[in-house]
Amino acid sequence: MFALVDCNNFFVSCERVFRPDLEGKAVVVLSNNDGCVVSRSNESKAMGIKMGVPFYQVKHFVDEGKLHAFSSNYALYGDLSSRVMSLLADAVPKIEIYSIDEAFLHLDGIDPETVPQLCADLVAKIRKWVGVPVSIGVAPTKTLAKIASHFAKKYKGYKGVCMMDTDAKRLKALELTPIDEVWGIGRRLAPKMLEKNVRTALDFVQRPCEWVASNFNINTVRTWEELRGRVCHEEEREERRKSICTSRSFADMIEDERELVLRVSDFAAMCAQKLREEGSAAYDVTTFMYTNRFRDDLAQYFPSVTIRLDVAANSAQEIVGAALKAFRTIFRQGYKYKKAGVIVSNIIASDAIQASIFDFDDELRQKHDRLSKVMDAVNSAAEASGSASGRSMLRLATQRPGHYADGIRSDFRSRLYSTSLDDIIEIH
DNA sequence: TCTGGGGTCCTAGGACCC
DNA sequence: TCTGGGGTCCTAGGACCC
Repeated sequence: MFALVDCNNFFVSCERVFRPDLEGKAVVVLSNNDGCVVSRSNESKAMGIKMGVPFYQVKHFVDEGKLHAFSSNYALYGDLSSRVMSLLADAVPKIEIYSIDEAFLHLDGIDPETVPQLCADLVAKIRKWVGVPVSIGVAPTKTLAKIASHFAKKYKGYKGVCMMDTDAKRLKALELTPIDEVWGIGRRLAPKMLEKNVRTALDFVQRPCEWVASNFNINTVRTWEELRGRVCHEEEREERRKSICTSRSFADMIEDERELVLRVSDFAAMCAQKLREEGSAAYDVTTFMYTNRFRDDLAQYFPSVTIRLDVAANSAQEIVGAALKAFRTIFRQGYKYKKAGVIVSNIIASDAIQASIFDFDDELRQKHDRLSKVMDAVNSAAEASGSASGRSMLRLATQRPGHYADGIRSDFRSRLYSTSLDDIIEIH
């Protein structure tokens, strides 16, 4: 059996931990630049506010005092997430962290009789110790556990825990689950299903396997198997990410080449830092830029180019150098850029870096590595001391002065309640 | 006026090889 | 005029997830 633990309305719930006065009120959390709604309390869902709507379309609710909006505060959410995950990890032999607000628990080796109490205890403990409400679904496969967790969240009677431990319960749940709510059936496949008269998960599992295979692909067949109780999604994902992307939309459009160089340098340096944090190095560095796709009246340009390094790298100097080299080949004057980013891919473990026989700069690379270690040590000490600019206190001269978040709109940002010493002291 | 950011996997088709 | 068969690897695009 698997359990899926899902934090309810996670970002909103994190904000409410420090603003208990907002319990029971309509609250939303916004994406970067205060662009879109990305988390909603039950009350704001009930008002008809949809996931992903542009904030300006619902801002009038805020002005009318009917809605409370927060800019996103990822330092806060990341910190509370790791607290939730550590409580889960203490409770069972094996967990798989699936996203910032979800984890699968492997329940093999745990007496099935004790599982309902174990889950109920976890719900209570996480609520009491971290302050966040969670729902838990238990079922024979991960796809079914997802469905069970929806029930746990939707119906108060479950008190946060839904056990799908008999075939009768499984079939009942499938009958009540619209096909578009199934994990693995997305916005493209759902209309295709409806076209073929498949409205619920039960309709779907009643079709023959051959029908699924000939109309859809292997992933959809796996979903079908999982809904019937056969495990297809068992193994954990690999530890090492296969690509790392750092990108941002700008509060205003940028035309100036020098200004874009500073942004791209920042993004590349952040990618390099993330690589070093997980002991990785990358061969490929991609730089991309977007003009504003919502502005039909402006010329559009979405270039992207990838540079392959001879030797996999993770130092800021090398990643930034490659990103800027890529940038120079695609930058064109005369466009108004709204977004840019850097992707590093073709990733290996940094202790497995192979020297190239054409590499005449080995000594230079070793210097870069030593300098990176010093920069990381200084920056992490600065961050630990609670400095807001800690992570970027030491940086390359091509990067922007100031804070990483400068130039990103966040008018409704909460405090760094749990991670910044300055904020903690001030709040107290 | 204002519209996010970060990932994974599969597949079809082309390049290339024998 | 005639023009095989089979394999691998890579990439871009499309689907999915949070």
